[in-house]
Amino acid sequence: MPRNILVCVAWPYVNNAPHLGHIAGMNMPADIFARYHRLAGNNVAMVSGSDMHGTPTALKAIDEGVTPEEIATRYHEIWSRCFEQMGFSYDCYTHTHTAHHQEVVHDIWNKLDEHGYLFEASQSMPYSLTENRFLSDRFVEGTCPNCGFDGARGDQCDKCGRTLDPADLINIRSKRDGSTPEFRDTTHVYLKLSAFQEQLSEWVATKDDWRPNVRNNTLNYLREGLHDRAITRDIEWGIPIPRDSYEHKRVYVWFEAVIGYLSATKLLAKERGEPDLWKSFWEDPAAESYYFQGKDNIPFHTIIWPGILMGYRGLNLPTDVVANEYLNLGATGFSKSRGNAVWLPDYLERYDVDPLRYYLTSIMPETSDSEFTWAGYLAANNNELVATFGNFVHRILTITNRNFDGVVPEPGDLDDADRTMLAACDTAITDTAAALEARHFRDGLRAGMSLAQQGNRYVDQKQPWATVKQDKQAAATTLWVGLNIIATLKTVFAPFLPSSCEKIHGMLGLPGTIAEDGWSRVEVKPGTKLGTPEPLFRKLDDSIVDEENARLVRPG
RNA sequence: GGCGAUGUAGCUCAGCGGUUAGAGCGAACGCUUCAUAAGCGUUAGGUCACAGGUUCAAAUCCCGUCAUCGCCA
Repeated sequence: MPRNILVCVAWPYVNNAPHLGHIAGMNMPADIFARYHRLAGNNVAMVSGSDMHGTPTALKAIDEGVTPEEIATRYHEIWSRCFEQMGFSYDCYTHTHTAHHQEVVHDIWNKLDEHGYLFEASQSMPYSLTENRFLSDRFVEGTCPNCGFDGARGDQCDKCGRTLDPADLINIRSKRDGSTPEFRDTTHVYLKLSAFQEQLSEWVATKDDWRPNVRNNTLNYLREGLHDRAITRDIEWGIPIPRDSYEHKRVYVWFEAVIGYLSATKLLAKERGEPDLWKSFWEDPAAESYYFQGKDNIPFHTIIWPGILMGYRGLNLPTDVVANEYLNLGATGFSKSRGNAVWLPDYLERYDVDPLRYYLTSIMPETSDSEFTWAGYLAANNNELVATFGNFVHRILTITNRNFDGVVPEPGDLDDADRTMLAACDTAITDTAAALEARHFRDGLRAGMSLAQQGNRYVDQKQPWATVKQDKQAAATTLWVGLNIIATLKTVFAPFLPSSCEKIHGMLGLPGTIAEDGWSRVEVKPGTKLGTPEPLFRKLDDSIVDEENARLVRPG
């Protein structure tokens, strides 16, 4: 019985280009997970989109003299293109500045209102007289009343760590232009998050398979008691509010961005011409949903979004919130303040996709922050992908091609070594599946590489290149087993290295597509004509490490 | 300031109460030559962040300290 698996990927905030840190922790694991489940025969909807709204984009637009929509659209297109090139298999990748999304947000808003979870309250906020806008905490600074530091922000002083309110600042001024704001009252709509305290606590208590940081962070929030949160902002860029006298305010980005998971699923249903499709992911109690994102937005997915869903009623809560730590840019010359990073569009211009997918997965920050280094990338490509995996495939195919006219040979009787090897193939299929089901992506990848190593050992021991001269049948058996190892590798690596595995599929002369084979060990049939063997991965020169590091040191 | 996660071989990590602490990569040495000078084997390398404690027994549990990252205030 196929399962319904909703794969939700955090919505990137599009006011800059994507870099490797963005995709390592969420897009990669989500895509591997989605691809695995599709192969396993489950119904998958992998959804996300660009988060278009919010203050940073609005301000950047003012500074560049264009509309916020232009900025957001420009970056949305860049992100979309990169995701496509990376092979991220979204069923729907949309953005938040659409009539459809707005409709879904308003539906949620109205239901929450009906159910009594919204209320109004007013607060006093700094208002810029030069820009005619309210300034959020982060956009005012002044002298800290506690330590006298002059660069204290509206929410806290970086010098002494004291928490502040904008009203506490001495000589408060706009961070934008230095002008002095005045305090004005402003009314906002709040979400009564505190109402869900008990319900959320009970729900989280059942989630004993969540990663420790996700679970503990969430429990900590609940222990401290939930606060009601303002879900509107004084800003013109965003989703309009379905309420009178809120013409100059918009829905708070975080409130509406998480709703994107639902609106994107509904959009997918619409696009596929199956209007009720979304229900099988959101209303079927047996459906599962997995949310992939970085550690910084755990509470939005374990508290706020579930709270919204509880208030709306009738929609599934997250099965798991898979939060990864951060991927940092390693040692050589990295300077965060100068904005140096490995930008995805740059990478894609110069190198292949699968080696990056491989390396990022192998260092995925599952339990702690990890570091991307070009030396590590080079080593992973040359020593693991090329030498162990790619070369195994190539050597078997080449020997077969040369001695058996590129046709899968007929095996003779299998001996213990042959049977052990085939059993190892079955184990690799189940091990990888178990790792991915448990959302242990590095483990899953290792299971695949371990099979390639076993294959190399097996072939070394059997020496088909020698036996073919005296005992052609023995060589035939070995190569048949070898080709079956390749067929298995093609499956277990498919979620990680989709385009390489598609190539292998062709080189093995297998019918149909990888998708049709599913998550099972496909046996190669004697007599099948093989495709032309070609190297799967290209070896990179050591010099790229210095070249790339030099790029990082250069500012901008 | 509070909370959480992380700290184990040169690197990336596994182990999370019980024999001499493991894997992959890297290194050294040897074997091999079908293959993208690829493969295989052997060896070296660790006071398990630091300091206490509980236990017959701790990398593993408890307490404290330090470091890194994140969140909250």
